[in-house]
Formats: sequence, structure tokens, C-alpha cells
Amino acid sequence: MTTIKHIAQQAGVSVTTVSRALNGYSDVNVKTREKIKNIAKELNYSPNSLARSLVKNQSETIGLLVSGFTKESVKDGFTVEVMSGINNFLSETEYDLILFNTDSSKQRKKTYTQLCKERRVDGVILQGIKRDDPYLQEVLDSDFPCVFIDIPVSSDHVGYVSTNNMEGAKKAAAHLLENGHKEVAMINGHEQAFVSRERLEGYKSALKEFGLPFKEQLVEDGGFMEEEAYQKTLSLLRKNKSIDGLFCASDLMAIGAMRAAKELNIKIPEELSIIGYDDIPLAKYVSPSLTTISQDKYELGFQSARMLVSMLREKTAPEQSILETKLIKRESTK
Amino acid sequence: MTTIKHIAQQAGVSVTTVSRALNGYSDVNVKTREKIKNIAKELNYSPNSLARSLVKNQSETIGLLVSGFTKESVKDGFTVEVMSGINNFLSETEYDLILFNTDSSKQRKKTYTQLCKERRVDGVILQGIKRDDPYLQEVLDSDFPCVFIDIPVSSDHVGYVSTNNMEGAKKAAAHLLENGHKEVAMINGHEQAFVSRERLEGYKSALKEFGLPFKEQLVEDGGFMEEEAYQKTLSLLRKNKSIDGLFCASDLMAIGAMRAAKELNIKIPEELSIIGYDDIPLAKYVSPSLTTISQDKYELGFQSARMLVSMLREKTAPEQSILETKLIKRESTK
DNA sequence: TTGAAAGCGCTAACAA
DNA sequence: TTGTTAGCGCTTTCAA
Repeated sequence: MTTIKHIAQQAGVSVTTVSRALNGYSDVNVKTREKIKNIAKELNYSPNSLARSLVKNQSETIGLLVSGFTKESVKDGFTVEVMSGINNFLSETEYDLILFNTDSSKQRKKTYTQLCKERRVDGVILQGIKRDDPYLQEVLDSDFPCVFIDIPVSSDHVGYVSTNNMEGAKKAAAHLLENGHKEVAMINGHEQAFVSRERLEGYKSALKEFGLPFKEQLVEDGGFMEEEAYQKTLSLLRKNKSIDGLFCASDLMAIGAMRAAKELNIKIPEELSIIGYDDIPLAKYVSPSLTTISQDKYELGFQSARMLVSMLREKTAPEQSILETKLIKRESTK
Repeated sequence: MTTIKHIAQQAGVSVTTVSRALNGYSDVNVKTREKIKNIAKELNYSPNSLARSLVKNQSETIGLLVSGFTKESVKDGFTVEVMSGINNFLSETEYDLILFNTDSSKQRKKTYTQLCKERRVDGVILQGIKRDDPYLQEVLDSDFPCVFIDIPVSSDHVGYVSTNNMEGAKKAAAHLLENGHKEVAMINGHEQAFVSRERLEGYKSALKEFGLPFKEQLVEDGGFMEEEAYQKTLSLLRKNKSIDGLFCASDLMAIGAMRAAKELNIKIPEELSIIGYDDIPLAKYVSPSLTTISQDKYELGFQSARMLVSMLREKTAPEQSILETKLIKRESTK
């Protein structure tokens, strides 16, 4: 493999000059530069980014820590769309993405920060980490430039991008209440998700606005999983015959809920309106198609990458960015 | 940031000894090792993988070149599932994944091989590259250990994993023909996809087996896109009223085709049977649910990672691995 | 405009 | 069992 040493030899100059010529420094003779560039091309030279990173002490890589990249959770295209946004922004920069799998056994031995430190990534994007994740604090304690997705935590080196979950959930519940539903239940995600807390607040807030009491027994956690939501909905509907509206904190769970309703011969939306959250690709295609709160997953990724790169390049302070949601009316609600 | 130098100082030994102790070499005194390990922990030491890679001339990273990681193509979860398989295998190894975006403008300046060479990746997995991609040859000409997904090309440093597209397509067409369909059309992908050729062959082969002639005018390319398939199906059905079966080379296209049929008030499957290819998550949920040929996308990724790692670690020869497909009977075919 | 020299953090002969 | 030395490929002072 060709190195600048080889080029220097061929060109009869020092490695310093080669380095300068190839990196576009101005203080090098035009002819020398041309000569060097030609030789480099001839020799099919590729700079060794490892060597460069080592001396410059920056790797031009960004670490991506995602959970939810498992076989099962591929279905709700959430993580992918986020990644697609990140990827698209980064593709216009000098940074490459290095993917760390947080579900691996490797991860259990090496903490997130260890992984990042070893690879000397310049910054990190985190998505899908739970509130009780033991390593979350570690990341905060480190001094890695970080952007969290959907984790409203920040410090001098940590920013986040999220959507307005509280408003979104409120919109969802309000949509049902506006249309005359009186007994609106909720299938939430799980205790350890930041967004779940916020969405619960939104739901409560809507109830309050419509002068309805919050009833504990109408809220269940579905763990963001279709099957679990199906089970919970089943028991919810069996126990509370008067439920006429159901807000699910994810589309996948809403799909599970729809299945439960069908099984109980409850007509959607005539007897029960169901509204989801996320607007995943599936939502449009299920039958009846799913009314939902759309969040811009691509933008979530795109913005987090943008923020991180800005922190790295322009030394800007981390921000707290909140994206808005949108109600998408389809067939599953009256 | 702590280095082995610091540790060496603290421990009163040479850096060599530290290196050996930390890397688990046997020729180091137990007490010295313990001492060094303790100091390392105390100082919160993290090895610098860049330095190590530089000297060892291997980076323990695998490059992933995917196309189809754009905002639009997220819908058919194909790429994601493949990535999930790759990721899952690699998470049990020492390798990390570095993601190169092939749709970027950066890519136009730097070829795939350049990206890989600069980052000194140990091997590469390629997916979604077209036959006419100018860089494909370059990869072949290089000496990077490579595994292609769905590109049946191999050499002494290139293996591939694919599914039996010919058989799969044949199964699809045969499924329609067996059930009495006489005029079976096909919406294929595009000219530049390896799999499209093979699937066309499978389709022809089934026709032949059932003693039916191949009719050029019954085959159109839908570019693997829902919208395009919708358009093509529309014109196909308008021109050929006798079509009673349709084989689409991807589920997404089949979904587009279903929409076209609905628009023309053609009943599925009573008047027209439609069969897809891939078995993406959507397939089960559309209405009527889509009969399709399932390919194991996760396995595609998993196996390619497995092969590559085996090539890297055990210096095994690249293989040609072909996975089988499975007919999934649902409601869209009689 | 160019080069010599030092060094980024690590590994690996080789010698002791 | 340990240390000395050289070197991976590059950038960056500093001096010429």
C-alpha cells in the first residue's frame, strides 16, 4: 500500500511537502504540487485515515448507539428512519458513522463510553436508551459531545432532539374527546421510556381540558410491543365495556389493539375509535387505516446529526430541539 | 487521556510490559500484571484503537455499503432487516460496523474502494449495488475481502450470499398456474438488478413447465417502486383484459399493483390473483393480505457477515451461498 | 517554498 | 520476565 513516503521518494521531495501538497496548503510550489498529485494518482495512493486520526486526535467518525435494531423490532420502521436521517446529513460531511450495537453481549462487557473512547469517535448519537440504563449516567459523566434522541437530558456536552410528546399525546386524546368519546383508554409504552411519561401527561391534560376525570384503570402499559398491547387491550375491553376510544402510544401497539377489538367483535371505528402514535409505514395500510400522531422520524435523525456536527465543528453549545407532531386522520377513528 | 505511557510510569515498568500485561500475554509476572491492571482501572484507561490498528495494520472494522437507505426506500424493510442480521452477527465478534452511504455526493468523489482504503476496513459487505455501477468492477479489481449480497459475482476475495431467485420466482408463477390461471403477467424490478434477471428466468421456466408461451407484452419493469408498479399495472390490465394472475418481483410493487386493480374495480383474488416477493412486514397487513415468496432477509445479512468474518479470521475461501425461499399463502391469490 | 525532526499511542522483534 | 529500540503513516513545529 502506497504511503506518502513512497510518493516523496518518487517526487524527490520530503514527506512534509507531500503532506502539504496533498492537503491543499498554500505554501507549496504549484509545479511541485502538480507533480506530487500526479504521482499520488499514479501510485493509487489512499491516505491512511488511522495515522491521520492518531496524530490529529480526531477520527472524523460519529458513533451511533441504537437499541431496537433487533430482528423483532425492525417492523416498526422507527429506528431505520431515524438512521436514514442521520446518514443523509452525515453523507454531506466528512464524518462517517460507526454503529455500536447496544444489545450485544460485547456491550455488557464494554460500556458505551468505552466503545466510544476506544474508537476515538468525535461524538455520539444515542437513541432508544431506557431511563434506567446504567450507562446513561456514564455517558453524561463523560465529556463526549453527545446528542440524545428522545431523551430529554442535557448538559454542557449533551444536547437532545425530541418531539413534543406531551402535545402530541394531548392532540391524540383530544381528537377522540372532540368527537364525542366519553371513555377514552390508553395503552402506553413502558415505565422506563422517557416519552411514555410525557405522553401520559398529554393524555391526562386532554382529559382535564374536557372536564373528564383521569381513571387509573383505563391505562395499561403495552411495552411498545404489538403482542403485549393486544393482550392488554383484550383485558381492558373486557373489563370496561364502556370504552369507546383508545389511544395507543405507538402504531405497532395500535395494530395489536385493533386485532384485540376485532377478536371481540367490536367495530372500528363505529363502536371503538383507535388512534396510534408515530405514523409508521404500516399505519396507512392496515384496515381500517390507522389515525395517528405523526412524528418526523427522519427529521429527528437529521437534526440530531446536524446539531452534533455543529457542536464538533463550530463548537456551538448543545441545544434542546423539539419537533412538532401532526394529527393524521384516517379510518380508525370517527 | 490516559495512555500506556502513563500507566508504565505509575507502575515503574516499560510500556512494553504494560502492553503485554493488558493484552493478556503469558510472559508477564502475575503480580506485575495485577498491578498494571489496577493502575489502568484507576486511571480509567482506554486503549487507543487507532494506534493499535495503525501498527497492526488491521482496523477490526467492516465497511457496509448499502444503497436503499434513503428516506423513501425505508418502507420496504428489506435493507434494515439485512443490516439487523449483519449487526447481530458482528456484535458477537470484535468487529464494528462502519456505514458508508452510497447515495451521497461524497461517494461521487470518492469511490467505494477509496472510502474503504482510507478507513482501512478489514472487509466489506455490499448490498443493493446495480449491475451497471461503475465502481463494482473497481471493488472486484481491488483486493478487499468482500461479500456481496444478491450480486452473484465472485473471485478469490469476493463471495456472495443470495437467495435462489430463479426458484423463488418459479414457485411464485407456478403457484398461480397451478391454480388454473391462464394469463399470468409479471411486474419485474429493473434491468440493472441482478435479481430481476433471475426472477424473470424463473417466471419463464414456470410458464414452460405448464406448457404456456412466454408473452413479452405481459412483462413490465416497475423499478421496485410502488408508484411505478401501480402505473405499469394499470396500463397492463387495461391492455390485456384476460390477465388473471400477476407476479410482482417485490411486495412493495405488489402493493402498488393491488391499488391499480382496485382502481379498475378488479376483485382480488376473485378476478385477479396477485403474488409478491420478499415478504416484507407490510405484506401481512394489507388487505387482502399478500401471498408472497418469503426470503430470509435477516439471514442474508447474518450469513454474509459470518462468511466475511470467517474469511478474515480463518482465511477461508469466499463462498457462494444461496438461501432458499418459501411460499407464503395469504389472501391475494386463489 | 522546502526539509529535518519529533511525536501521536501502540506493538513487536530482539536482547538482556 | 522485562526493557530497548524501531517503526506503523501521518502532521506539525521549527529552522533554513
